[in-house]
Amino acid sequence: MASPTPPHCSIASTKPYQPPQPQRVPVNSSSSSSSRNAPPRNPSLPSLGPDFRGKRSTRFVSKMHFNRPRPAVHGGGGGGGASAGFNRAARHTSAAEEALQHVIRGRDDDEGGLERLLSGFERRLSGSEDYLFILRELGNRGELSKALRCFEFAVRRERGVTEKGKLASAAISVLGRLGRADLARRVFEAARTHGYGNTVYAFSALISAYGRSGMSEEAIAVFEEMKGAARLRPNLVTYNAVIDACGKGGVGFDRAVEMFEEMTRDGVRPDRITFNSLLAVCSREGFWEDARRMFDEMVSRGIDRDIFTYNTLLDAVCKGGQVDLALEVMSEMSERNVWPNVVTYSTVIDGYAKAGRLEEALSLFNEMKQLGIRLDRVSYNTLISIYSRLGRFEEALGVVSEMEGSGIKKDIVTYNALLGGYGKQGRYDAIKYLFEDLKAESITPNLLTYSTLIDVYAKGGLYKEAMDIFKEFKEAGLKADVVLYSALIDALCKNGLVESAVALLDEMTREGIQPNVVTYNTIIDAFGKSATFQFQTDGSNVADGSRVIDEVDKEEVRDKEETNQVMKIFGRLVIEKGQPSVEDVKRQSQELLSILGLFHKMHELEIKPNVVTFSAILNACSRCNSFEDASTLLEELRLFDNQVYGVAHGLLMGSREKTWVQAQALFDEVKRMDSATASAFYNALTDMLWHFGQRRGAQQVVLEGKRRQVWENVWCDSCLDLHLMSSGAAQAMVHAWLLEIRSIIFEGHELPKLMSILTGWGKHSKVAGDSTLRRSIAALLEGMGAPFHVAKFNLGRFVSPGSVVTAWLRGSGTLNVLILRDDRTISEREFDPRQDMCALFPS
DNA sequence: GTAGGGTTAG
Repeated sequence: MASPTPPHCSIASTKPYQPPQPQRVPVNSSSSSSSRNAPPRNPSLPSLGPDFRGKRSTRFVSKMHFNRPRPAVHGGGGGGGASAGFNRAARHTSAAEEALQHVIRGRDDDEGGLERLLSGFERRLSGSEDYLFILRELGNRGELSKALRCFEFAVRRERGVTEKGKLASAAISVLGRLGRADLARRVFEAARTHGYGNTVYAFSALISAYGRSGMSEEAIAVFEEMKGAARLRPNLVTYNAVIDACGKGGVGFDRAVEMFEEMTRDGVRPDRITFNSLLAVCSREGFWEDARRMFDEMVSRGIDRDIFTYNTLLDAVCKGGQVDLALEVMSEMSERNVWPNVVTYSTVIDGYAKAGRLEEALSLFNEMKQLGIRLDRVSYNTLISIYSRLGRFEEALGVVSEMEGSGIKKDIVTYNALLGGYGKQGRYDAIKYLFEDLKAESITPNLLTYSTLIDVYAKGGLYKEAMDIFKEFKEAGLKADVVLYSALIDALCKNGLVESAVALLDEMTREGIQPNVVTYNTIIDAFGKSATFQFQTDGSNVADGSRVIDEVDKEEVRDKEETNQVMKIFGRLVIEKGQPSVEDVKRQSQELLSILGLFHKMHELEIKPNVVTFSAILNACSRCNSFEDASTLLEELRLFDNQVYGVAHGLLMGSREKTWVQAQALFDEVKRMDSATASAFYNALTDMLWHFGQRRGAQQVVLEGKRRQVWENVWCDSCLDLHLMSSGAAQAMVHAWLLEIRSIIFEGHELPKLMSILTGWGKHSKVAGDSTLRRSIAALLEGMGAPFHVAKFNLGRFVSPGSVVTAWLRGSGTLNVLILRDDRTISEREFDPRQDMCALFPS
């Protein structure tokens, strides 16, 4: 039975389960007078649709820049000229700077030391400005406990309520910057109890503190409390803080816009920082077009754009995958005398790196160096990460030395980048060394370190190691997040334990950790892969395995239930590694039910699918044993996205002519993706068609992909490079290439001496060394009687002399072998895409 | 009260 067709049928339209979205751009929303220069409003702003426009990153508070020194507000150095008295710009005395130096040198654990020190300076220090200076500087240096003690000392000796209030706001702000919203709250409460905390400043500082910790709900609650119980009127800074908090906490664009509208109603005029924060919200959500409109709105309102504006806009543009546009923005800012700085460059460089354009990223580094912009901690780490990802470890380590030479010590980000790089290359020796080294340097591994290691070990099949790391992670008292769980789930999936993966998904949900689209995509993509492995419920015949089980049992007594679940599942994985399966078919139908349940959960939780979801569903179809199962999965695809469904279903049913217009529109959308994402989609679609006998259709898709440069440099007269293609895509491509070569011959040209077909040997495969592609191409060539054979010393290369290929292609039966046909073709007039396909295809 | 880096799916 066909379910009702949703009203919207284009890929850019709102998906069935999505609530209608309110207006997305705050401009023009309340009055028309302010919009005289505003760009014409586009009534069809891009929806928040899941598909190709939605952000691909799932991070909200991806980064918390705690402990980062704020830019100096007072000019010149802080060198306390002994006779200077007041530092005019800074409003603090030189005595304060002297005291600060002493406090910094003092030991952290010296009970009462700081208080004695400040007492000694007390007569020379001049009022709260000096204490504020010391407090803020301690904050800038990350001296949390000293800052707190300084605050307590100062607030005790201060008598004026206003002065005490200033100190409290500063302390709240400092604690917020250090990522301690909890302590900020305590200072805030104490200040209110003692009658000096009921100020707009204290409230604004606390809102900001929550914002920095990504706790936007708390920030909003404080904002409401301020207006309500505290009867205070938010000012510009308050509104800016709460808008910024909305963005940092990931409550989303709409909430930030609501705050903006409230601000306007309240008669508070937004300023540059308001817009900068709104831009940051766009950037985090990947709404680069909205960011651009916001930027234009600043222009029309006559609000200056500063380096923050440009850098945030650049970040939005890069996160939206428009790196080429980023370069335009960079030259525009220079024209307006806003000079790119180290943040500008690292933003754009990272954009290029994320788009896979690593060489261009590296050349931007050179440009930056030539401009005399010094690298800082972030840009060094970005550079190290790029070299690591490229596997260019010598250069990566060279940059590490350069960084240390310039006085910046390796931090956990440096190590994580290196661990990830070595991990991708399977360099477990280096990983082990690095992990010991970072501890020897007294650097504490964090959640990202553990996630990386677990992922690396699990992908490499080193389950014992993965388990040990997980144990250490639990012992460190860290809380798992969606990424770590997704890595664990992926490990299970990659080993065919889809049911266990689903169990772990439930487990994480019970733990209060929300799965995201990546988690779901992981499992969907694994559908049907379990055929290669099997559970062995009785592990007693595996000596090493029973030891692991014992360990797991001991854990059971003393550790939490959650840990146990994970350890149990992984314990089994250690034992069962690589047991071949017997009951594929039965398992698959069970799995199908699990996956269907998964789709329903996705709808329930309103998790937006993206293009990877679509590829995963298509890949799952390719692994279906029956056409019915595939059609069930495609039905789920239809509920997600009618356009993708329309194309996949149309081509599958053999309606090439009618479907092709729609397909072109779809491919235009896919073209906006980075090359890896785009090629994965083409690969998935082609594989599905190939698998179900639509070989001419598969070839049409593959040739379209080639035309659109989805796979770089696929073929020339002497060589066909298939190494980025899936098995179905590659096979369709072989046929197309040979036909092309054949026409060259029949035009009377001679072939090159040696003809090659490259498949690679599995280097690009997720499972190192897995050469499914090579095997399927070998079988294809043999099946069609093509004279290619495996090259000496290179397993991933098939070769044949040009003359031999010529002779074969001239053979009478060859053309017939080369031409592909579809199993199903439909008279285009009969074809109704909405009709249930099972009715059209009796199995 | 505002900007950039490290982890998960293909």
